[in-house]
Amino acid sequence: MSTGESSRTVQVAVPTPLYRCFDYDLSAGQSAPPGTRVQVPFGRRRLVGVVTSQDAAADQRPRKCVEAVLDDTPIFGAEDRALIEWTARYFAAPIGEVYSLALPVRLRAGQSAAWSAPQAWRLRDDHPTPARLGRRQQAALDALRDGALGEDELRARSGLDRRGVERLSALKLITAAEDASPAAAGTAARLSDAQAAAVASLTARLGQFSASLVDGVTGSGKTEVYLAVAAEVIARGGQVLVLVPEIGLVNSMADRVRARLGRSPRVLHSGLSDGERAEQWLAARAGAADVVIATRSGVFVPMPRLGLIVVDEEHDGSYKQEDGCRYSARAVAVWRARQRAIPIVLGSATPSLESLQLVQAGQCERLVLPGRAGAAVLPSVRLVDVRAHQLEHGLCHESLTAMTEHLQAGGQVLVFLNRRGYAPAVLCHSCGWVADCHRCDAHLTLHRARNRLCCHHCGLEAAPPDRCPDCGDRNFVGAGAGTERLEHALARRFAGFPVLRIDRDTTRRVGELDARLARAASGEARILVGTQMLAKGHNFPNLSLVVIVDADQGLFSADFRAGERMAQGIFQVGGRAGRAQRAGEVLIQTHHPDHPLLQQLVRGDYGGFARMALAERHETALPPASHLVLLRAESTDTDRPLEWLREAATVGRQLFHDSVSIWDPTPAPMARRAGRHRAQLLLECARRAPLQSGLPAWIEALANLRNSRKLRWSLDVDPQSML
DNA sequence: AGCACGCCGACT
DNA sequence: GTCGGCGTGCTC
Ligand SMILES: [Zn+2]
Ligand SMILES: [Zn+2]
Repeated sequence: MSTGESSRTVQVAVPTPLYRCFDYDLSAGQSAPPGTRVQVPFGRRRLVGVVTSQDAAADQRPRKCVEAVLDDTPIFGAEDRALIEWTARYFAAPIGEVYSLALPVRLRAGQSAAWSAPQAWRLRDDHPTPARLGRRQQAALDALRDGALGEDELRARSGLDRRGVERLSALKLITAAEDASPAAAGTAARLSDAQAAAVASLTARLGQFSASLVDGVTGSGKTEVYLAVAAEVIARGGQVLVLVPEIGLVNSMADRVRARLGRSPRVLHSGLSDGERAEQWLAARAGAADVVIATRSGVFVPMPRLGLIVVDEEHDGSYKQEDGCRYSARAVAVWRARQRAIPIVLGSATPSLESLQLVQAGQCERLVLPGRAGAAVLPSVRLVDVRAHQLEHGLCHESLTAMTEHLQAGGQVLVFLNRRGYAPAVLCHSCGWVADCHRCDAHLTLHRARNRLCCHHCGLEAAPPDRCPDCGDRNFVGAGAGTERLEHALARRFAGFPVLRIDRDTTRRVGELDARLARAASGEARILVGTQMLAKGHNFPNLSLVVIVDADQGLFSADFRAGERMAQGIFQVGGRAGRAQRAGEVLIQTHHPDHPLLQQLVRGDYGGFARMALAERHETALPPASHLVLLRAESTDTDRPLEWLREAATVGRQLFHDSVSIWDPTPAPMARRAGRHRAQLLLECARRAPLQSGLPAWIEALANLRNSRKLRWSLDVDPQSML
């Protein structure tokens, strides 16, 4: 420990939920420029932190010393640090936690960042005729037929792991090579006029900041546009970062990149092992990857030659992290592009209202790709009024009739319902008792195949009761329908037409989602039943009818974005109907056929819906016409969250500028969840600056409020879900 | 968040 | 007597 002024003092961001950095002294011989990982004593612990700056300490207080410098050269460059620090400020997150977020687990723990280019392998000239090879081993040998490949490329193409490659070497089938052969030439698809125009427009703007919205349905060729521009960026020596909203889309995007550019991209997602993730991250940072495909947290990966960012399915809510550090990878990506002065391409068939607002304001260029069926235009849409109609396991007669027609004509039918399980409630037919979760304000969902009652909000599972706890009868009925029930009912009703269910329950096992999607895409399955999952980025060429089982969920939600999300879901899933020879049809079952949102959907173009929704947001002063910050609080104590939020509101009214309106605290739409009572407080302002500038002081005041340690609280800047 | 310290009730 | 409940304070 030392005291006094020193030019050898560094400021370190440590992985704790604290908003400031801490000063440490460097010992003689130590060098730790900003961006370097250091091991430091912190209280009674020792932590790995990142040096953020090197100013001489202003105060005289005693300081501890850096115990070890973990990097020879800073692991984060100046641009990376600026991005991380902007994220911490914008989303009001503790600086050390954002640094942690930006690092793969292994490197967070202090593992060496040394990285060397992967070993290259080639076929042995004298390789023996192999006795028996596995499918992957054979794929590896085939991949090497055209020349030497780096181990990363070999593994990506064959599916072998490190030990698999070693075995091929031990079998004397392959041997180390000096260098990988140059990338094979990729195959460029012939571009439509609209695609070529989009590519030309984007290519013309390389090397400076611009935001573009590529607007086109699945199958309209958005990906070819991204990849054509990416090829140009790479040809000029740049790197490309492609963000996708979920793991399930990484592989198909990687396949497209390989086919188009002749080289496998690096990938970053939570499905990788810790070691693999660090390897991919370090390769990207070394500039060894031309293309990186990543999910959310990949937006922070250092890329020294970054020349283009693509955010695919930019409207997708998965880009917002909903726990811990609540940041939006889409927002971070836009800022990163601006900072680096490179183009960012946002792709979607159903753009977020935020993006459309940017287009209207002239800050984002819109490039429309008309698909074969027109850009984001639904085929014939019909509202099915289910009021006063008998529902057969959730489907009414009109829908079933339409299904029969399409199936008999050889079409494929998709039945969309955003509700897993057999029945969303189980009740006693004798006395009306309902099986509720004792930890949440929610009914338990019946999962019939497993014979369990499950709470979808807290994970509670229970065996169905033998007798009604109130009246003792054994007269239970499942109320309402989930995907499991639809699957059963449809398999019965349409015997001879294979039914395939795709939801989280049927795709738990690894590879099961891909296997089911393949059966769906091939047309082998004639009736598809599924949730959200089915709506994300997959193409089903034989689809001719889409049935939306329950459109009412999105109409009267406490979340003002529910309607937007529902419309996006319907356009995403409905837009897939009828791309084949057959004319497509979309049926929407509802109790509210006169609702303006549904009336707008019937007209069949997303643009019309979006204009209406945007106008509504302006009238109600909600995003993107205004900016929000949501303060949530939860506690096992019933009243504490609301009481605490009232104090928070009082403090806020003193702290924030008058233009910030601070609403009254309210219980969350689901007031109790996992045994905790939840409440929230909303701040709204037409301009972002007054909101943003008051946050640091407010956070400090909140932490010092009495009772702050007796409940959990968190701040959500630009909340995506209000529930 | 961790991880201490400190002060009170209830156990071998 | 001390074991442990959690309220409070601090981390360079
Ligand atoms: Zn529950
Ligand atoms: Zn009963």
